Amino acid sequence: MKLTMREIAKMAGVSVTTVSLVLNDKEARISQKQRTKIKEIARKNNYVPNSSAVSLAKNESNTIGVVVPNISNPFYSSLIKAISNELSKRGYYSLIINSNDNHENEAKQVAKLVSRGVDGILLVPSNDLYAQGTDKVNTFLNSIDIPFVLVNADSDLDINQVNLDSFEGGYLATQLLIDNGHTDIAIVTGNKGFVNAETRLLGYQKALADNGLTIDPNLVFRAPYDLNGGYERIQQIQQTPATAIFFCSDLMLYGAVKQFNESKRNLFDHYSIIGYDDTFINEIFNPTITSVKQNVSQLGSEAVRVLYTALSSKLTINVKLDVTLNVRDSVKALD
Amino acid sequence: MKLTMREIAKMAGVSVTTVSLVLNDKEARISQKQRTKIKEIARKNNYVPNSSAVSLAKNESNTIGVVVPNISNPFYSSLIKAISNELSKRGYYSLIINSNDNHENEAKQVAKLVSRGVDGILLVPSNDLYAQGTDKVNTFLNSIDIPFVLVNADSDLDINQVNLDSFEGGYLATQLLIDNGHTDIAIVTGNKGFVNAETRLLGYQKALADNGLTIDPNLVFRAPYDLNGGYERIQQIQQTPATAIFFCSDLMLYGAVKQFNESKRNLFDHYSIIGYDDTFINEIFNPTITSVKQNVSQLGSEAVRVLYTALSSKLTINVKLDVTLNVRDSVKALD
DNA sequence: TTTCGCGAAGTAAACGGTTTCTTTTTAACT
DNA sequence: AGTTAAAAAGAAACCGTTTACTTCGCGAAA
Repeated sequence: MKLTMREIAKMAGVSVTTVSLVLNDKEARISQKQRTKIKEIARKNNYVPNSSAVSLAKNESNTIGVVVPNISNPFYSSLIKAISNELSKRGYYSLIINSNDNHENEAKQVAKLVSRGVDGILLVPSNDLYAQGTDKVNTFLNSIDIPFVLVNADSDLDINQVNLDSFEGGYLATQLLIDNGHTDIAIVTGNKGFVNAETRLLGYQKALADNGLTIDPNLVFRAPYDLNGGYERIQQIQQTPATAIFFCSDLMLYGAVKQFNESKRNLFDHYSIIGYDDTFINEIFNPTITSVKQNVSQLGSEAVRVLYTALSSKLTINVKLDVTLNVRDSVKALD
Repeated sequence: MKLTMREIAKMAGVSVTTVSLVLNDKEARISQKQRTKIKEIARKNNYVPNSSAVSLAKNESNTIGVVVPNISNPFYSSLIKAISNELSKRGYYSLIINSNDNHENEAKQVAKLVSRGVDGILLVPSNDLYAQGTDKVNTFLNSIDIPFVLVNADSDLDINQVNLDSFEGGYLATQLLIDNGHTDIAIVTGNKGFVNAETRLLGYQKALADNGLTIDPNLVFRAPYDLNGGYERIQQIQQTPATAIFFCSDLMLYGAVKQFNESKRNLFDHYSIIGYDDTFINEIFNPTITSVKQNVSQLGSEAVRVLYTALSSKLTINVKLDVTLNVRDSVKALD
């Protein structure tokens, strides 16, 4: 059924070298006559190279490992889509791995990928890892001894990374709220140490400070970036004088919406709301929800680009991508 | 850096055969003394086998290709999560491929996976393919000459497949609407030929018939399974006497919600609504949305199980999984 | 003492390509 | 016609494992 180069060589009456050279379109020698003849034979028998053999011989696998915390989270799944499309465009396969936001698992999977012989890794680290502190993060990152790029999680290390500007995201969101007259602005950011949680908070604080507003620690809430996180925090926020809430994840925001719905109230009647991630669902709500828009597909393709150059060069690249606000109707001027 | 079996053999003063046998825990021969010695050396230098070489020698890759129409669609991303977790549990890697719901691309990707030497394929086919008719579907499916299982798309062919009971889904949804007193029930199913579109429609028709209701072709609408599909159809549905709408995809439903929101109306005030897929977002809406719930993670793990047995056996398995209704508040009794 | 059997280990041929090096062929120039 | 360089093609080593087959050595049976 499946035929090899040797067989093609036999059919064409040439050596395997010749076949290899032709089929790989190598510049070198080989008359046009042989070229077309061999290609024709290969095409007719629809020859496909055995990629294990190619990998073994060339010592590269044309495969990139992609590790994410949770494939089914809309943010990550969009990112994966962008990454795998870009990778495939460049002739690479993607081995996608779900860490389930658990570092132990994440570490094990990375090790397996390395042993598996992937050419490089795109790592979107778990919050679980980051919550364990910088030291832990650094030792882990330093232990990866093949080309990799850290995606969507700032690191002080001199490594390849591509991030979205979370500080700017926090700043823009807060500024919009302030521009609409709000002064008591609650923020629900990620848990202590969570990826991007501190940076977004910093942006929020800077915006307040720049506008001469006081930073009230009682308005700062933390939760996991998920439905339940928002569901629980919104109950505490109601004890505060906040008139606007900045959720650092749309998912948390939805959780808050749910909590209000359950008691027959409408979250948007009580608060000006801004979310983060610009999930497509935001335009379905009434009112439509304003959210910090991250260019996820750019994040994915940049990550691939950086990894690609890292594969052949030694210098490290650090990219930070701009973030914008998708202004819709959930923020209202305070009267 | 990376050491090979040969080097381990040299260190231990034995042949590579011995090392291979020991490291693979083969029953055969080899004294306990050598066993522990070799294992110790391997562990100390943390030896990892070169998987290309293993693949080449054993003619298997421990890798499964997974082809889906759109990674970022919530239904597919949940499915992928289930699949890749299950696969990883069984020691397989998953090569996930996005066909972008385009058959030409899908076919190319499948061919690449085969040439890549994956052990098997989990194929969630594109609507694009199914829309091209049964003949096209069959020739394509028949052309795949490695073990594979067709996921979430019925086929008459005698091949491995695992599906969700779409007929039952259509039936249950319609019956609920009927039980609530509705007689003019619109359905928005997938475009002609789309995966599962006909079967869900059949379920709908059977439920109407079983209840002695007439089947009004003017209440049957078709659209792609996406936001825009619903957005457009809802405008036509308003010309009909329908009091209830069965959307065969939550995404279409959201599109309809959006259309109503834009004209400051609430879809749920005008219609009893039921969706399909039970997307997590449904419980965030007000009212919460009733939807046909498919056990996606079961679908994924069953698919893997079937493929796994297909890898070592010749008989084909055809699994059909039950579907349930997640009844919430979007269906109201007609008074 | 020779032979047989068996456990323990080694040899070497795959697996299907890539690539370096060497050899043959062709054609161009005295 | 003879020389030579370039063009075309082949031989063989190599990538790191697996595995069928062979060999070795030693104790038990004859």
